[in-house]
Amino acid sequence: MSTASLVFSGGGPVSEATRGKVLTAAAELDYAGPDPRARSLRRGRSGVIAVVIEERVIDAFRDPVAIAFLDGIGQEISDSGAALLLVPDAGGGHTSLESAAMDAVVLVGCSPHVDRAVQTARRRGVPVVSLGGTPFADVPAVELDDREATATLAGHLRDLGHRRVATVTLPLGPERRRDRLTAEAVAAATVRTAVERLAGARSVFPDMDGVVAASSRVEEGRVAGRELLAAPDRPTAVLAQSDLLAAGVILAAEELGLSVPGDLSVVGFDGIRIDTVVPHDLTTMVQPAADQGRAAAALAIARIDGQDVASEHFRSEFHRGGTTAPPRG
Amino acid sequence: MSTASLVFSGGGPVSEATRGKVLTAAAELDYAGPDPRARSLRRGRSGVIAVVIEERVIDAFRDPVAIAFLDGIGQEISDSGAALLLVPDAGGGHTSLESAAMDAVVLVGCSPHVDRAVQTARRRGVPVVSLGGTPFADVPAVELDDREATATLAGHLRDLGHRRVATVTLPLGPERRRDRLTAEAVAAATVRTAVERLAGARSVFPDMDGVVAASSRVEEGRVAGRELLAAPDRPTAVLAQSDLLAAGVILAAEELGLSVPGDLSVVGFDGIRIDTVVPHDLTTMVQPAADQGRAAAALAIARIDGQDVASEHFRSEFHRGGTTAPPRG
DNA sequence: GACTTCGGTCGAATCGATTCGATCGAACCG
DNA sequence: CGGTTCGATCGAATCGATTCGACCGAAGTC
Repeated sequence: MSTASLVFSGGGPVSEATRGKVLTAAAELDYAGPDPRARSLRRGRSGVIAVVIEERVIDAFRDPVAIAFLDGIGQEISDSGAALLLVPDAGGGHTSLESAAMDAVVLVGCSPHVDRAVQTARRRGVPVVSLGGTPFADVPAVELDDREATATLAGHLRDLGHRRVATVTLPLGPERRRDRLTAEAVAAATVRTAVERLAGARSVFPDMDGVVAASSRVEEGRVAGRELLAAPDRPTAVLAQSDLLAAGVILAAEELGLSVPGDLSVVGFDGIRIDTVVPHDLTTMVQPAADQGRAAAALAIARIDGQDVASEHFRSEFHRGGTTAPPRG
Repeated sequence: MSTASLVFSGGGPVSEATRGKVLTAAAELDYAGPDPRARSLRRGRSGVIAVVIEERVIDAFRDPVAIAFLDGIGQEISDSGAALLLVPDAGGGHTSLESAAMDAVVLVGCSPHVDRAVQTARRRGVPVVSLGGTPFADVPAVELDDREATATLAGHLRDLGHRRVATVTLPLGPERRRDRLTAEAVAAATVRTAVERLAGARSVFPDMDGVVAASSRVEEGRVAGRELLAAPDRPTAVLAQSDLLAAGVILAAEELGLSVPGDLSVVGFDGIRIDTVVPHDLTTMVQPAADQGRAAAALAIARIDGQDVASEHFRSEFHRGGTTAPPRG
């Protein structure tokens, strides 16, 4: 038995002859190699890395950034020979987070119940890494320069001459309700990404007003856009916190007979490059989503190996598209 | 130990007092419940269902239908308390298919290497179910009425008066190369979906010509569209085998100054309803993708329980959108 | 020729939970 | 009050592989 184990695990020294005998014997008994369950028990490792996403797959992957994150994670995980467990973050208990074998957890984005996921993983002694989400103590994170990047976009609008600029933010907390961007809403905000991007924008336009979207979707952006553009002194530019929201704002503008960028400048955030999306070439900050995914998975793997790792920071890059221009008049 | 096991698994009869003692003891030792690895070894079940997708996540999820499939699978799996292992189908060995614990496999769509995946699973004695892909012996499948559905679309075009109709098909085999729709290509075809849809179309327009796309993407459809519309006697209608391809064809038409549906009618297939996609309301067949996903997962679960299951068939529904009209003149 | 050394093979403990059968105690019946 | 029954608890075997140390034989050394 021990020799067979060596043959299959490729570890120790086995003579070619014995190796052959083991393999033919295995073939006769049609033994398909070691049972992963037993192996993982003995080794104390399952070779599985869990990725926690939104509650429903279809919501999670409506956002191309999330797909790109997962793509990066998937690549890094495959390269390391591990497997990827997709865990939709059901609020109530009974997640597969509690019952499935896993060596590490990567939190993607920020579903309403992430904190519970972190607790669960902690109790089970599974290392956690976060990607593009809310920070937790002792959870190394892959983070973006959201604040500076948004300041760059705002600066771009200011330099073009815009003064009346409104924003459409990502959800600020777990509740996911559309709302005006009130001081209270901002005070209660918990989602890092949204808060940082807002701070960056307000570093340039301190009293910038706007709308809080219920999700990062085109339809959401469209509704928000309608609301902003119906205002009496409508803005000459809108800073949306995601490309999908920006696409929605542009649709809303077109519906109202406003031309972009003639009557309205629009900037987004993310730099998604998916051919199904956005007819326009958006002015935006491009974030290296797949790289961030890889980095997050690499952090997770390092933590499995017992290494102490620090958070990693990525920078996004300004892309001047065709949706911004000086204000009219 | 045995009593503790009963407490955590909720199985046998345990008095409230003992139960309490066990739980407080667990809390003191901060024991977080049974180790999934050991549990799965003993029970012979890991509670994990693998889903095999395209080689790269980003390719797999470029297609909204694949996301909807996965969404349905994810729902059914969560409901049953299982977990979802996402396995990108790397061609070479060393997939996590071989090394990770799983109780069943769902094949989604048809990556170039599915057959190897089937073999691997077979050798390991893991039941396999297929969804929207190529059929295999002893693999129960969730299938669509591709042929009749496409015949419906073709019939619609014929009834409108179209006679010169071209098609853009999905890839016909594992090689994924753009190509003219030659007799040889059709003879060598292995992908059920593409073949059936083509057969349905040709049941109405027997000598229908066209292009084989390299993937189901808007950009692909656009290139194919350009090619078809540049022909000397250009078609008055194009039947694309997916909505994404149809969207691309429409873009190509617009580039050439053709109006849809005035100068060109376009039909798609799938009925994807994602707000980022396709500016037009497409004439298409709507397939119940999420339901199919659920059904596939349910089949997998039934097979885990040792039941003998049969393939399931779903029907798609005709949706008359704004992209078809009688031919001009 | 005896001793060391080293590559290769084998025994046996171990990972942590589940589960069947055995045991034990209390309540109930006649 | 003895016997039976039932519910709760406990012992011990088991799932299948890994791995450390023991062992064995052959080659090399003095």
